[in-house]
Amino acid sequence: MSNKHVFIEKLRSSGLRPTKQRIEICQVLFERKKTFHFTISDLAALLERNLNQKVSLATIYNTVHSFKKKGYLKEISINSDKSYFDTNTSSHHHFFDESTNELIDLQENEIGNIKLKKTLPRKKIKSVEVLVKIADNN
Amino acid sequence: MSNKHVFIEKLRSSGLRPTKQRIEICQVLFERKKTFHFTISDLAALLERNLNQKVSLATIYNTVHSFKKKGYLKEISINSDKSYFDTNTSSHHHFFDESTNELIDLQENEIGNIKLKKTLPRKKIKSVEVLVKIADNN
DNA sequence: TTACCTGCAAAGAGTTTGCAGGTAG
DNA sequence: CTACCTGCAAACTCTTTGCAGGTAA
Repeated sequence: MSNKHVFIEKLRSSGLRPTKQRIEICQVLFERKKTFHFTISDLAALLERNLNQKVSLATIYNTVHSFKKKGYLKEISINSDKSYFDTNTSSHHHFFDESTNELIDLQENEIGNIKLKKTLPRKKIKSVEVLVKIADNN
Repeated sequence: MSNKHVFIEKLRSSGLRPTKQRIEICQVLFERKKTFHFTISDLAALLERNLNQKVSLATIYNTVHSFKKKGYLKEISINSDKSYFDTNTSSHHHFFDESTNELIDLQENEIGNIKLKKTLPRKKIKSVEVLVKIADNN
């Protein structure tokens, strides 16, 4: 039923001890069909609901940063209120709904090819990402 | 020598009283040939240098937010450490140089038109912003 | 046993707010 | 005079850090 052993292996092979908290965080983040966008407080709330017990914020921050460093998560720049993370670590685009503060993936085929007509000498392009801000129509 | 009267008129016509602090902020921000990217602390430092005297942070935040609301400034999403503002309020995109932490304007004609093939019901598009992350080639 | 991990609380950074005194109109 | 503005300090939010006790190997 659960992929617990998969996550334990994943953690171990990354040099991270498979603690109860980290395994639970893996399950919340990665046991999903669709990619998942979240803030630290979203994750904290989900963990508390799943475990009926709090995981310390320090541990959540620590684990999320480890996962980001290992390439399992990606941080997204939306605004400066708080950090958003994405379980889809590939280069892709987003809608950000300012009415609900929700992030929505934009698939590669849902946006026309982006043609850059300017380059800078001795610089390489790391990523090209589009952020479409939307809001309620009224 | 100075455009002070222009700024006084600009402030007045926006319903903002032309106080000493606001006029100075206008001069620091808008008396420039090129567009200017800055954080609140950048602006505070410039004001202190120009006036040999501090302008209160509350006043700076208040004024920058008023200017943003009036459409004289634009806020840019780069990272969640702090807010970046831009005196170029036209629709344009950015390079962000990860090696130097520098922001560089990308004019409308330097990037191909962006075709969105997805819309969301009852939502309107507020902005479409491209961020091209670059870094040194080595 | 040893190195690493967790949880708590305190500390930090950036930003916002409340309010008393000051200023533009 | 009145409404608005400024400066200060306190408060707030998100994030990081220090450290004592706990756990994996």
